[in-house]
Amino acid sequence: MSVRVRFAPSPTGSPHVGNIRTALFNHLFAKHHGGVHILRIEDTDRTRLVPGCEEEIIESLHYVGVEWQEGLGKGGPHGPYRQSERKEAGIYQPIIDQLVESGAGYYAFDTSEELTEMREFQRINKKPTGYFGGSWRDADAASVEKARADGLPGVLRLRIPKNETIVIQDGIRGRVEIDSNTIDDPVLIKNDGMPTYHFAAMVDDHLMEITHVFRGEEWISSAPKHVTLFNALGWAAPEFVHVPAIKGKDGKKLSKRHGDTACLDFRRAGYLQESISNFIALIGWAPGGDREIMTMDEMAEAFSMRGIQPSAGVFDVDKLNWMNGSYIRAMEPKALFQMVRDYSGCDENQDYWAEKDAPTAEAMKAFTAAAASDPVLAEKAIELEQERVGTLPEFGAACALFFEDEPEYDEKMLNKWKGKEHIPGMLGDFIASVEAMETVNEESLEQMIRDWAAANDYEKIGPIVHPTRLAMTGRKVGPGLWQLMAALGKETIIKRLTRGQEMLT
RNA sequence: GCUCCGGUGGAGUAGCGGUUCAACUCGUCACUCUUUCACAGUGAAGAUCGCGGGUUCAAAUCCCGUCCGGAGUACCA
Repeated sequence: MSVRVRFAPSPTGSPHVGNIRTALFNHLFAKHHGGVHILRIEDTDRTRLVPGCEEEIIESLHYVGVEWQEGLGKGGPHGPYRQSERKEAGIYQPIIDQLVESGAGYYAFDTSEELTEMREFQRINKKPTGYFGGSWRDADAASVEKARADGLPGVLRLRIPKNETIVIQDGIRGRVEIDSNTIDDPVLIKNDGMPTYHFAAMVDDHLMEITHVFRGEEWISSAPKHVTLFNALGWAAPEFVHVPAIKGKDGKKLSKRHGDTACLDFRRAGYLQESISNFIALIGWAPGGDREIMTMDEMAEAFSMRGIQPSAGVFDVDKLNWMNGSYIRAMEPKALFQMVRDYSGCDENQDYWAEKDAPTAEAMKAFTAAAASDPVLAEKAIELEQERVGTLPEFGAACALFFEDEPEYDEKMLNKWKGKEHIPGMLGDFIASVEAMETVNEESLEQMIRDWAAANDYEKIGPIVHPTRLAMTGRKVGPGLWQLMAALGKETIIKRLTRGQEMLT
């Protein structure tokens, strides 16, 4: 049988990395087996619905490179793919009838007050909380009829068998056994007629012929309910694959407190698609072997359930930064330039940084302007900074030295070199040499500086290079001096060196 | 409280009865390269595999207990 998997988010907010990682696993698994990946929307809870959320889901999926062949936006033979629409289409009704008829499901008419009271009682008596029968599981037909006739708002519950061992087959953990007496009777259909997850997700998985269900570890506790449902309906259950949670560095479940968690925030923060998907896939999954930097195709090739770790993984931003940097370094300078330009010029990204770190936002704007007025220099700047940058927004500040009219001098460096005797003359000599040069390039510049060093008996080149860099950029670190000067060009060299003479005297 | 799932150097993972089983990546530190930072390269420190019992000729690997962590315990998903 060919593999069919699904990603089925609820439109209750922008998807976070945990959701997206599940989507990624689905995609990788489907691709590995040449199967089909379906996108379905589980919007049965109308009270929690967030408008515009579906777009964010799709955008997030695109960002990390997850593809699907059937479902939302694609159509397919098992539509509609929104559960609210499926309910409207009457898809669930025959199954509800079947459940009631067979006695596998039963109606319960407890009020919410009665239910909280029941739980309160259970709690006080140190009993497991839940609906283990209540007053309706074994109610006689007459009273159920009466309640229905009276128009009482009732729910449909699933009858979990007593004194049985429920076995669930988990793709990662293997066989898990649960005493059925510890499982309460879940609500299948709410009193507003909408199905719950327990009902709709299982029914849809069956109808859509899903073979493997990748879902968060938090579902493992309710898996027995799900296999009971499948059994009651006489259906074969798909294989459940409960993927481990993602924790923050403090070991707590990843949440807003840990910084960015929404998938799209990482795009705004300047992480490349390749590194985000590579990194996220590696939380809780190991491809085997020593490889870590992998393309989507390579990951799909290597993907298997066996490589998924049963324990929760930690989202380590340091490692993400490293990985992102290594993807940046692997890029063609031209493509990188285009990417940085698009990134820096995007309002959404600028707004993101304006709120988080204003100087970064400013630097992005400055770079955008500079790239527009002098794209050749800007591209050169990107190329020279490529080696030392971890994320896209960092290019703004890193490249600023190429465009500033009068760079601000690093105070420490200024104190260190200001007043040193050789500097004004040296800078003067450089100015004269550059003015006399026909072609100003890396070689001629390096030659000039080395010649000067030799002529003035300097063995080490540091006392020459450092103050010159300071004059050229105002900074103590940066790209190689001659590459830098060559990129800046004759006119700027002379201007900055002249200013350097004043500043350093 | 009850149920379930986990626990390998600071972080992510490999190994899942015995042949480097204690390895790989990030991080840290040192050195090399070099005009600086970074990159790259080399090397170092760091885990007796949560703890205690068993099973076995042999356990990180199997079993039991215990501790710690996480998840669930909704007419939310």
